[in-house]
Amino acid sequence: MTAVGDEPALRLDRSGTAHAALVLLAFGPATGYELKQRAERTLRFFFAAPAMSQIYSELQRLAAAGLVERTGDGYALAPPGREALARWLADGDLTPTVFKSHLALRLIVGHLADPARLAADIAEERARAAGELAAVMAVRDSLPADDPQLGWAWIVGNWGTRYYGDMVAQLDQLAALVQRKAAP
Amino acid sequence: MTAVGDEPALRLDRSGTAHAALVLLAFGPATGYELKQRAERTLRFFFAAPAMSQIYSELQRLAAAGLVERTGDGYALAPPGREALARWLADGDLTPTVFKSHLALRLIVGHLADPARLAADIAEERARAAGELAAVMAVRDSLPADDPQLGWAWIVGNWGTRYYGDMVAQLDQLAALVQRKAAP
DNA sequence: GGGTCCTTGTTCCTATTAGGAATATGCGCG
DNA sequence: CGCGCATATTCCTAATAGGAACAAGGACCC
Repeated sequence: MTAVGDEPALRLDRSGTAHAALVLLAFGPATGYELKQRAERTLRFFFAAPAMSQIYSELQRLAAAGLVERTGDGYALAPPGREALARWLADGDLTPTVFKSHLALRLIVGHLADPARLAADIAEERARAAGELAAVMAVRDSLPADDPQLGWAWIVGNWGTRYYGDMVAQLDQLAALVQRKAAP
Repeated sequence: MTAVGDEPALRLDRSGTAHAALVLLAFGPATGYELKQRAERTLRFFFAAPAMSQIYSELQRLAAAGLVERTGDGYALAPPGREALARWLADGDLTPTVFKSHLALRLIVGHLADPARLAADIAEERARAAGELAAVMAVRDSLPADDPQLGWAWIVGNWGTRYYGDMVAQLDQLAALVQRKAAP
């Protein structure tokens, strides 16, 4: 990438993808592809899945920085990576949550839109949320709640179950309000 | 930007910032700065505010494409922009919502973290959510619920109030579970 | 026994986005 | 006058999204 000695310090601190990769590798070594699958199954509910391609370049960056190491066919967390992860957990700023709803963007200018179309948009979003709810619930229920390690994943899955459940309820309420507004 | 005749077709379809700018301009002309303020006051709850600088370059791109026009000191939606907005509302795909929680990322590897620090992270997130709740509720309550135009903004504000309210409740539940896990 | 499709696995490219530093300008206030 | 603050904009760099392209190997179907 760059010559040894002038790497740009690897701004690990502000790279969501780097943290996501380290977290995923904390569950064991994997190839880039497997990592992507892992993210797709679990992380995507809480942390918009990094683009497939990004994983690979991120792994290379992390490998160049010595945080991960190649193991035969894949990558594994190296001791400095484990430390970096621990440091991030202990000292790192908590980056604010990002929520970005294109549905909300549309609703704000609802007066410019066809009410039926808005209803369909809400229905689409509700279907998506319901799908995520089912998926995250299945993940949670496949996890051992009392396991010292995976128990944490269970807790997150439980949060996700509630988050997407609440989201479905919110969208139902939204649909009702919009219907009332559109056809009084 | 590029010579007339070979602009890259302005991928309006997949630029969140462009849509956000058009939506904000739908409420009246503004300078880039005012637009940023507008976003900061209202849009940021549902649509992670585009970086300040982006607004300006986005406005220039939109102006180059003829969707907005300069008016004295600021910008206003031009007729083609109004049409583009209407087309987006009528035909555009609904881009999926993105939710990205660094807190969840940390919790997943909770076994590597200090329980007290995790509790503090949850508290920080709760405080943020509570702040957003108060802010979005204030915005909602400042809006006329029955206005044909601003009523839509009220609906979105109402959704936001419920969303952040639910989020606070979720984080409280999360805190309880984490406490139970950390100190059984 | 070859053809085609699916999965695994990776690389590469471009446009978009985040985030902040730097640069002005005008206005109030002690 | 000089200091700080809000307004207003530009510019730069790194990070991210999102695919297209490439390639190897196995499954299945005729």
